[in-house]
Amino acid sequence: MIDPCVIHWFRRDLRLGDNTALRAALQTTQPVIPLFVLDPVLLKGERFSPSRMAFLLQGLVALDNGLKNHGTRLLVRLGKPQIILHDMIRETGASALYANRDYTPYAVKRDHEIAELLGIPVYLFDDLVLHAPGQELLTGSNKPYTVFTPFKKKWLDLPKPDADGGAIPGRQFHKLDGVDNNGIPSLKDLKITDTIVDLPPAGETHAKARLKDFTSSAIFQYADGRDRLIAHPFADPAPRGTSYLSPYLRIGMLSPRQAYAAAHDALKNGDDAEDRRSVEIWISELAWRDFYHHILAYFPHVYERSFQEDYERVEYRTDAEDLQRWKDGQTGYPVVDAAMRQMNTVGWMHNRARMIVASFLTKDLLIYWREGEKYFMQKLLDGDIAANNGGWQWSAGTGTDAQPYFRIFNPVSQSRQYDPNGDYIRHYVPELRDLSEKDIHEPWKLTSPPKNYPPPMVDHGMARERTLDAFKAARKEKTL
DNA sequence: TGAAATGTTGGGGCG
DNA sequence: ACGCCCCAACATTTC
Repeated sequence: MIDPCVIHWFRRDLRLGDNTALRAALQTTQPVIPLFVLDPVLLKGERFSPSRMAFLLQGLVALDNGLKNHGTRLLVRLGKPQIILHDMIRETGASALYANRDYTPYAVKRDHEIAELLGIPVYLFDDLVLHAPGQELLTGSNKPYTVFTPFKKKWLDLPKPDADGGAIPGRQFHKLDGVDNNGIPSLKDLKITDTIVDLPPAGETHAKARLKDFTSSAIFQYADGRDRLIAHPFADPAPRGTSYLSPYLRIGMLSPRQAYAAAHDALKNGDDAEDRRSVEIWISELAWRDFYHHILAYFPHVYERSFQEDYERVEYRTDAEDLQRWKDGQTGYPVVDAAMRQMNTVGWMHNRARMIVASFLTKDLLIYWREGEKYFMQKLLDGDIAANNGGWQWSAGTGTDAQPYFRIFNPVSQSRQYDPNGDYIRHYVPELRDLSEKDIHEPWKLTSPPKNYPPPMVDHGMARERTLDAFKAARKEKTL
């Protein structure tokens, strides 16, 4: 028996609360089929991350549990979405498809094909960012912004969409009786190995708890806290520092509207101007997130090459061994190695550390930024094409708003500045655990350095000159 | 959301 | 007392 119904297709919006497309689907008052499609494309490729997939699967479990309270289950199917959706419509008689937009080139193309193919209305909603690419956020001359500061100014001026309270109307979900449900696969089912051991707790309940925790205290020290390298940002209770909300935002266990609303409330609760400044800085991180989604949407070439295409001429080095040492956290620069080992073991890296290791790969080793960009995607729970690409190109000096190419981080001064007592290093580089805060940032200067830790793989002074020369040469070539 | 090189200033040691 | 030098601290320029 086929009843009228609609489908909500979950993609990177794994939550029931404040979900724009889901809310619209429920408002039809027709039973809603909650669907997730595990596209084989998601399970391979050079940006595939076993750990991120593991986190996603746990997110599906959490979502499924949430749906049980509404008298249904999450419908999971494995296969190409075009085919799955086509079959679903035939099986269930669904009369419309609801989903939240994704702005990556792959997703836009896929969704366009699907809209052409299905023969039922496909309703797509802006949900992933606070202000979607489109009319409302363009420059005076109706062009996309390519510089963050004016983008942010405009972004702040626009009224922010509200988050709904998260209430789901009654039992309006489809019961799924007689509909085949593959259920949520295990990692073993998918033959996925090499995932990190300790994932953060998945699901919107945990995401909201962390948001509440962060925006009730640590957010007020964010101005300084965000730059202090901390080994355990995900401990419970959360130490001061970063919010560690990125994995939740990445897969939509939390919406940016929920994040913004909580920060906006915090703005009212701050004790003084300094508190409010911290909150504003955190809010601007949400603007960065939107900004890079816009950049990828408007300038899809950044996915393949430098935003500033002149820098494609730089003669980068291709040294597989050097690249591998960077990946493994064996560069001989303690803060770089600590950061890489943090990412390798917990699937997350402090943002300050991301800048340090990105500078090291692109400037000290002079390796093309895409190598680092790919590796981050393989390891990060929050790995997102748009934000990660933007961050890498910013560090490499090839992107929008980029720091000039000659801004080269000194790994030792960064280390002294942001890990002054060396605890971040000690936590992830146990070989150096016993060194003093004076020695730990450059152990090679000791008369007898630890034998189980490598000497620096490259001399920073030499590397700096080499990179300046390479970038200068690329610029010179342009003027000829 | 840089760091190094170079320039300037001013306090203090010293003949 | 004075000029000279050194050098730290800060500012500016350069990459």
